[in-house]
Amino acid sequence: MKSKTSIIEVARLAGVSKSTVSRVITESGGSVSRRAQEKVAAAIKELGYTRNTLAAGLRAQKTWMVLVMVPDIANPYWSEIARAAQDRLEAEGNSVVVGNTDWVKSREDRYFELAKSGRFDGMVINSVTDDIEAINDMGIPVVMVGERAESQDIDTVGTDTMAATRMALEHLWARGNRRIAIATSDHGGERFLSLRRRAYDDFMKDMGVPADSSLAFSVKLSEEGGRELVRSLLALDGWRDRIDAVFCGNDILAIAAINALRDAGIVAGKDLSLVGMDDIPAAAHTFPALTTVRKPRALIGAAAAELLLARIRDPERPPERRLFPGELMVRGSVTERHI
Amino acid sequence: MKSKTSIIEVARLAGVSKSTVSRVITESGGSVSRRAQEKVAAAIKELGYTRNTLAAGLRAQKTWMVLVMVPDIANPYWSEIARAAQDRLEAEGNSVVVGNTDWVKSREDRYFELAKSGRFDGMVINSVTDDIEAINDMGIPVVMVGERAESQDIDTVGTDTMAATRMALEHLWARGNRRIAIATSDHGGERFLSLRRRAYDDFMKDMGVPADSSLAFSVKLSEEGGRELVRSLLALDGWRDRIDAVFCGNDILAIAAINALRDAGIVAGKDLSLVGMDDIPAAAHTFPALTTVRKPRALIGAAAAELLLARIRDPERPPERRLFPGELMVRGSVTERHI
DNA sequence: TTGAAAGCGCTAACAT
DNA sequence: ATGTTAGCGCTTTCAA
Repeated sequence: MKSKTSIIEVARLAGVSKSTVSRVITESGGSVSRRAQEKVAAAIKELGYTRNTLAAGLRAQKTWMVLVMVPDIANPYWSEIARAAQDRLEAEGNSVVVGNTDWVKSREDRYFELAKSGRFDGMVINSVTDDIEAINDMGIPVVMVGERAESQDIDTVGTDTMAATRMALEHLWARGNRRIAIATSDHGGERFLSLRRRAYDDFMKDMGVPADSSLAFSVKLSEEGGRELVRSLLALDGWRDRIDAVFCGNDILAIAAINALRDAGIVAGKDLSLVGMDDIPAAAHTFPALTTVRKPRALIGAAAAELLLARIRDPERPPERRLFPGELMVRGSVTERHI
Repeated sequence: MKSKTSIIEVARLAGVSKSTVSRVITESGGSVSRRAQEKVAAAIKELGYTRNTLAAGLRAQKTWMVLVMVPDIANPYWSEIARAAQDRLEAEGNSVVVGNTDWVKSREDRYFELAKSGRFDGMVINSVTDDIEAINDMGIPVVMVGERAESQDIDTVGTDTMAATRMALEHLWARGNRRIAIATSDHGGERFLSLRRRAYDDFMKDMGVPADSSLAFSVKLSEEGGRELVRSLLALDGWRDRIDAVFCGNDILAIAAINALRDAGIVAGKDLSLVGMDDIPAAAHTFPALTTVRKPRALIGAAAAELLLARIRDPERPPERRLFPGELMVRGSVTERHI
């Protein structure tokens, strides 16, 4: 089944030494006579030879392979980032493969081991653990996708979550929504909710709205969280007078809320304004379609690739940090209120 | 940056030969004295040594790495298959990475090259080209995910599309829908529409409904296709009397149709029944939620892994073909008609 | 321009 | 139980 043709058989058939063959198949190949070149090319073709880049890399300490490690490959957010990074990286001659950790540390460790044992020239990662030491320990160029404040010694790219949140809140406000609630998580899986919450607090203060912590719902950023939000909302005394809009920490939450509200006879975009965050594909297909803030996945992926390439080129360059603004996607879930 | 500790420095520090070190770091390691074992372990720890599995593989002709190559990583259908395969494969000690071709041949070729140059022990793939020769040429175990009739010499796993289609049609029929149309593509990107169409024709015949080709809409399996379907439908003379349900080739199409219908004042699940195929995430979030046939992605991924493992174990085993039935997801887009 | 030889880091057959 | 010696397939001095 396996063909196993090696440089040496090519050499034999071409009637040259393996060094010569090596020279012709290498980019930087030393000088080879035209004649030898041709003979080798012919032999390669006849034998259907393919260079074992692994063995080549063993010597050259190179793999021409880059790993993009994401926590959830089934989430379009991550897969699109991966794809964008891939474009850029491949253009530079690397092959890219993606690793999926499913948020579990042991899987992340597995990929880290692969890296340590020299399988990749670099990685673009979103780490489950954010164990900076483990990351540096791999000894290869790494770019992080996310928004950790801590990792100042590692190249980072991400969305400016606070700005994105503010963007959503401003939209709500501009449409006349004044009694704005927030639903987000403040612990667990999602690391940056505190940023969302902070942006919310800042915004309300800037608008001169007195703080009202009963308008800050703490729920999981999941479908269940969306249903829970609606339950809590309905249970709130006189909520109709106190809330006319809610900023949801992400789209999953927001979409589940839209549906739960409908079940309760409340229609989003009419009785209550809702905005989400992320712009997942389903956001465009709900009814009403969800107004949300899109994270610039393509930009993020491309920038990550860019930084990685730069670091591979020069391991000593100072770490860089690139945050991109979100993009408001205006759809149908925000009410226009005339005040 | 890179630590570059090799077996030889470990040996030196431990005061043993490198073979001994090799023995302790290998699974199948030969016999090593307790004392040597300890000394080596200590040295490894002190040096922070990590085994270069690449070099190890060079000798063992093994990489312990498997590639899952999919055409669109951002499509949950593929990413979930990949993830399911990953579970099974990792349990067997392999690392899995996923390759994304984005339906472009040159990317597929790139992965094929990697495979040829010995980077993976096997692959689970959905090929863009289905170039059987190129696939065999890689000389490593491959399992195809899809439903090609041709590739009988390669292990294959997929969904039984005809059975799945029939399942949807039977559901429509059972709910009293008698005038059933079909919207699917009959050329281009999607290869198996003919199976859907064939299943449709068979079913109608079995039910004793005379064939009516004007009820077979040929559109792309895309959002645009969904809008086009609705345009064609509305343009059809007296369509309300001739059609009470439409089977859509996939969910994207069906969801776009639901929305286009609503724009025309027609509500799916009431005025017209609609079923989709695939069960993409958005299908559960539309209004009405889409009744559709779910492809058993987890089963497919796991089965693919299983077959691959089996073939790696025994390259000579006869090729196997596993097709799984779909699962009907009853939601709100099919009308109950009393007849 | 070309070949011989020495590795890259590791494993495995063969001695001891 | 352990060391010695050959490689795995390729690149890269070093001579010629």
